[in-house]
This record gives sequence, C-alpha cells and structure tokens, in this order.
Amino acid sequence: MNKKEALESFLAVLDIKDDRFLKDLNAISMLVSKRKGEILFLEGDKGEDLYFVLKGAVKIFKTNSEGKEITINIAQEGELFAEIVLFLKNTYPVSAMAIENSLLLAIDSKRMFDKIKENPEFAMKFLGLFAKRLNYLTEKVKELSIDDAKERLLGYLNRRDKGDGVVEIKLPKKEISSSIGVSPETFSRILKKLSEEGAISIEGKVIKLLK
Amino acid sequence: MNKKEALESFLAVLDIKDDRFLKDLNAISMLVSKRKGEILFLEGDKGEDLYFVLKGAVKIFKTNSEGKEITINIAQEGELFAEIVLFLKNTYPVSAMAIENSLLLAIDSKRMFDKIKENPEFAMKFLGLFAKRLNYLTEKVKELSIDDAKERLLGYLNRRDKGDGVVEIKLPKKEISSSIGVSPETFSRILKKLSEEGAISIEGKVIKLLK
DNA sequence: TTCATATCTTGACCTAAATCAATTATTTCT
DNA sequence: AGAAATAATTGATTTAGGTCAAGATATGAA
Repeated sequence: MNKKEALESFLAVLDIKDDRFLKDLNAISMLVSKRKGEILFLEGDKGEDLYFVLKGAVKIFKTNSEGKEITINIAQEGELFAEIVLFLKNTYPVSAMAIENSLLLAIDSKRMFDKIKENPEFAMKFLGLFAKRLNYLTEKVKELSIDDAKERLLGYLNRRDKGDGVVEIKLPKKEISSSIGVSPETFSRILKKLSEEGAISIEGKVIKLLK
Repeated sequence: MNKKEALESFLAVLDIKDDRFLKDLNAISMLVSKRKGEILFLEGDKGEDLYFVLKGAVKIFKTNSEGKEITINIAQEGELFAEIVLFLKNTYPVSAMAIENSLLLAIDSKRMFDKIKENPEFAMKFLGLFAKRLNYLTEKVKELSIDDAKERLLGYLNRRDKGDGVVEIKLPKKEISSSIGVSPETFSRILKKLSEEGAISIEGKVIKLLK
C-alpha cells in the first residue's frame, strides 16, 4: 500500500469523499510499519501523533502500579487511535503495542488540529467519532462493573456477529480475554461451558452463536 | 437564577466570552427543575435534549437485565450531560436521575447541533469537552478492571483533593460507592480500614488525607 | 419535637473469578 | 522438519468483595 492509498482510506473512514484534502494530509502524515510486539508509545510518553490503522492490529492498554494490565481497545484496519492527543496535548494517557505486524498512518496532531479548526467538516466528523468512542467506553464501564464474565464474553461475540451468528476469532484469545477484563483461564473455561450448554459451537477459530 | 444568568454560566463553562450567542441559545433551551429522586430519562427513551446543571446533582447511570446499576457519572453544578444525543440521535444510551433538587438548562439537541455546525468555535469547545470525557471514561475502565476497591476509593478522594488534603463528602455515600463500582457495605468497611491505618481521618462529612 | 423513612455500619457467610501449577497445543524460528 | 517459545486448557486453591441480616444514625415530614 502506498501513501496515496493510505490517505484515501483514511478519508473514506472519515466519510469525506472529495480529494481536496489529500495534499494537505500528505504533508502532515507518514507511513510507519511496526512488527508484532513493538511498542508505539507508553502511557506518560510525550508524543504528537495520532494513528490510523491500515493493516494489522494495535492494542491500546493501561497498566497500574502493580503491573496489571487492561486492554482498552484493539484498533484494527480502518480505525483511528490516540486521537485524544489532538486535545490533551503532550502526553499519551494510554499505551499502544502492535499485536500483529502492522502498517499505520502516523498523523501529526498539532497540524491536524489546525486542519480541524479550519475545516468544520473535519470537526464534525471527529465529533461523531468521539461520540461513538464515548458510547463504547460507557458500555464498557457498565459491562466491567455489573455484567459477569459470561455476559461480557457473550457481549463481545454478539457485537461481532454480523447477523449470521458466525464469529471468527482473529486475535489471540489472551488479547480478547484482556479486552473483556477476564483472565485467560476464565476465558477458556467460559468458552467451554457455553459450548457444553449449547449456546455456541466452536470449530477452530470460528464460533457459531446458536439459538 | 433567571434564564439569562443560566445561559451566561453555560457559555462561561464553554469558555465563550462574548454575548453574541445569548439570543440564539435562549431560543433553543429552557429552564427545568427536578426534585430529588425524579427521573429525567431512562436508557432507551427517545429524547432530544442535552442538559447543563445549574444547581444540584444528577446521576447518570446504566442498569443491566438483572437490575444491577452502575453510576457512570454524577453531573454537578457547571457540568453538561447527555451531550451524546447531539450525535447519537434519538435515544439516550444511559439513564439520568436527580439526586438533589436540581435546576437544569435543557437544550434542544437538534438545534444545538446546527449551532455547532455553523460555529466552529462551538465545535472546538465540544471536541475539547468530549476529549476530557473520553479520558475520564478510559481512566474509569482502568480502575474498574485492575484497581481494587481501596485504590478506587483513594482515587476518588485524591481527585477531589484541591491540594490541602481535605475532601468534603457532599453526596450520599451510597451514590459515591455506586460511582466507584463498590457496594455500600464495602465502601463503609474500606473507609473504616483506611481510617484505622492512619491513611485518612474522618470528621463528619470531612475526610482528611494523611500520609 | 417526634415519628417514620432512609442511610450507614458491622458481622457472618458465600461465590465468582483470580491465581498457581501442570499439561497440552500451537506458533515461530533456525 | 524439528526445536524452542508462546498460547491455551484444565484442575486445585485462594480471596476480594458481594449478599444477607440486624442494628445504629441520620434525615425529613407532620
């Protein structure tokens, strides 16, 4: 994938159809590739870039003083992350690690901020994007505090069901378990139990939601 | 408080200093007062208003199928809530209840949306506001999944310490406990334990953070 | 002020899910 | 292909914090 294609897919996600921003965006962004396991930034790092995922997957996570970790989100193809640096200048409030070999578009947040200010169209797109993100996090807060592990796992699967009840597990299970706030052991046990209860069927990396 | 003062304090929070929006905003908003315990809206309700708290406190919460409840946020004087309806049209994704007798400014979201579209200044303010909210929720997700009840309670107190180590508990303890995702019993026990350990001292509604 | 209602505290008990430990599978690298 | 490393499963054990119950305080209405 070349830079032009990258920018086009970024604009497509923002739902901006004409090409007049291509040159502008080209000047404030660059392609970067990261190998699986590479850290992009850690919480507290100074940094100025927001990212758009062209290929691969990046885990956004937080760690506490005891070394425990929670995955806030896994950004995959077509998703933005760290866009918060547009407004909380200077330091990243989360950490990010590539969990697959990934190709990313790194966008300079200061200059992107100016673009947003100059173009109400961008501002509205970002507002819509932030609203979705707020909704996602609100739901996550709810699940983590009042839904049990089984409900959270079913929630995860249901959100990925496109209507046919078939969900392909593309990420390592330990990443999924961390993203629903559950230990890998518990994840494994619940999956087994759901299968025994007849709620799902498991064939390799494909899970079918029954009933 | 009259309508003009209400609008002025709303604009002050948005950090907009001139008065040119006063008339516009007047046309799309109204003062409403709610008694303690009154529901403003429930999750799933159709609704078009976002709110600004002039006086009192409003609990924003979510409930699951088993009737368990988590407080997402308690909006107090000078805070906006339900601003998400600006972008997720039609239905509220959370519920809201006045937990004190409250005076609110209800703002029509459709017409506010148009104002934001017309005035990049508004758009940027809302983006900044959303960014803060995203940060708050991200921190909350982290606390709920990897911090224990004691750390969450200390986090709550520390965020309210303005530097002198003195925190006044203005809200009912059961509201605070729900907002940190803990049962009232556990809340009570941890407070006692912290006091015994010498980490805090409690004098009525005032808690002093020692160390 | 007094009665009624709601909130808070404390104790006893229980349970969901984490942790620890040991295999077993699956990737990845040479 | 084979070895080494990483991920996933399963069992045994522990524990943080929820629930239930009872009593103590506090709040508010008449």
